[in-house]
Amino acid sequence: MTKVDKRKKPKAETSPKRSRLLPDEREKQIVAEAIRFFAEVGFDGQTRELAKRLNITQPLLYRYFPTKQGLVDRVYKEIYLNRWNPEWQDWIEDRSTPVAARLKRFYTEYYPTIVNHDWMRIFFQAGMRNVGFNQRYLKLVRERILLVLCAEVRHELDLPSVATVPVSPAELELYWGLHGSIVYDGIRQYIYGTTVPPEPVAVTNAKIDIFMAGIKIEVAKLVGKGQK
Amino acid sequence: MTKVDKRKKPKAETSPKRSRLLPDEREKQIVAEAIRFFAEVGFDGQTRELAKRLNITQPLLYRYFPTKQGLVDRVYKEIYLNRWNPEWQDWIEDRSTPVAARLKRFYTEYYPTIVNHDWMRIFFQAGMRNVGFNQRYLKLVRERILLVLCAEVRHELDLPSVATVPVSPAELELYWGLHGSIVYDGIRQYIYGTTVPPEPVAVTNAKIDIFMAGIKIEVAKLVGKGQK
DNA sequence: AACACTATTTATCATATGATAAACAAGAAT
DNA sequence: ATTCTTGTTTATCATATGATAAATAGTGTT
Repeated sequence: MTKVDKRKKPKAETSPKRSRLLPDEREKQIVAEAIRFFAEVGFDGQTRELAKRLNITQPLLYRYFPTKQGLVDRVYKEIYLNRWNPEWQDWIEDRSTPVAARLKRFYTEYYPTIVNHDWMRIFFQAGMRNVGFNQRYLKLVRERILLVLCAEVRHELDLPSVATVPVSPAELELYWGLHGSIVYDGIRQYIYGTTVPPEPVAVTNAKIDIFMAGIKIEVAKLVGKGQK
Repeated sequence: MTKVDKRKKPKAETSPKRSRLLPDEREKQIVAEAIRFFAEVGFDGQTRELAKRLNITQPLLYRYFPTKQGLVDRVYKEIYLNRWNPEWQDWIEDRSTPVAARLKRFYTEYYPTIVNHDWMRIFFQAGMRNVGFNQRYLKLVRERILLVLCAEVRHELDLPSVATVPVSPAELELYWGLHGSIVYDGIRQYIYGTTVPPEPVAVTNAKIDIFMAGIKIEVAKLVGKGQK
């Protein structure tokens, strides 16, 4: 048995291995791919498979993250931070235009922020585990968007202010209904795997119009038509 | 080292083991617990943990199901079949009452059917894997409920029939919006883990009222006010 | 009471998978 | 060119986990 030495010219062989990136760069690369990877296969995806996609070896991941959970946590953070625009609340409160127009402006930017493969699937992966991640995010939506919206609708309709007549859970639920009617699109697309709706902006705007037409009647019922 | 024999009276010990059920009964028991278990921890939950909850040993599962995947498939089936009431479509088509009333009747029964811990979580677990399960279910909702609803709304508003002016994707999306605004409740509760809305029936009915008030305007825009 | 049938358990295997230690090598400093 | 630093790989471990085979025991039959 002659042992042929196959490794005479490691440079000329088909091995573009050992890329040796700067730590910062490599770390970012790992996180970016981890988001896509875990979004696709779930957090039970294997570190070996992730490494393969990155063209690195599996132990290298542990040079950058102490444990797999550490990497997962980093993925959460990346999605959770970096993607909330603090101006959104200001847009809702901007009384220079009607509430409907403000909503359209908001959802035109918000929709693509969250209705996309990675965001949706990571968010639901998080929900299937019992992390407080989702609760924290929904709290943001409730306090910075929906409760603000309640107040603005009351104002626009000349109804009692939220200070006078506090927002009841039932009233708030109606606004969650609006929100749900819009983001449910993303769930259908990226969780259920159905085909995309055409013209998301136009459809979303129509949903907003439907909501605004109906909320006038319903919120008046809930709040009473007392003077402002 | 004295080896004390601890197993003199196996009967009198604390072992209520070996329950020996009839196969049918045991199988049902396994499926029922598997639904709860997989709903809670996901389909990556371990067979040993499931067995522990059932107070049986792990290999016994393999007497009743050939593989873990076989058990998972059974769980899908159990949720998918048994829980769709074929009468729902008839309810939507029942022209003896206004569309709004029909919708309220439908969602009063549909809501608790799907907005519960097991259904919601199993359905989303399925979505995170790439099974056609969800697509099949949504097809049911689209064809048996929403498209029927489109036709009924057209009729009630004296607009051109769906035969004359076909339902456009954009028009259908609005009905998905209604559906989403209602079932989003379940997602918030059981996937995101937020607190439940009070009075789900009243809130759902209000959402239906909002939708019906707004859809009149929007659907007329889309369809045109041509004669019936 | 002895036997047969089979539901259930015990013991075990093979592989998958997160994690670690040591060897290797690319680029900078001398 | 030699040495040093450290990013990267190779080799390996420990445990988890789906699955199987054989032993055990509950229940009905004769």
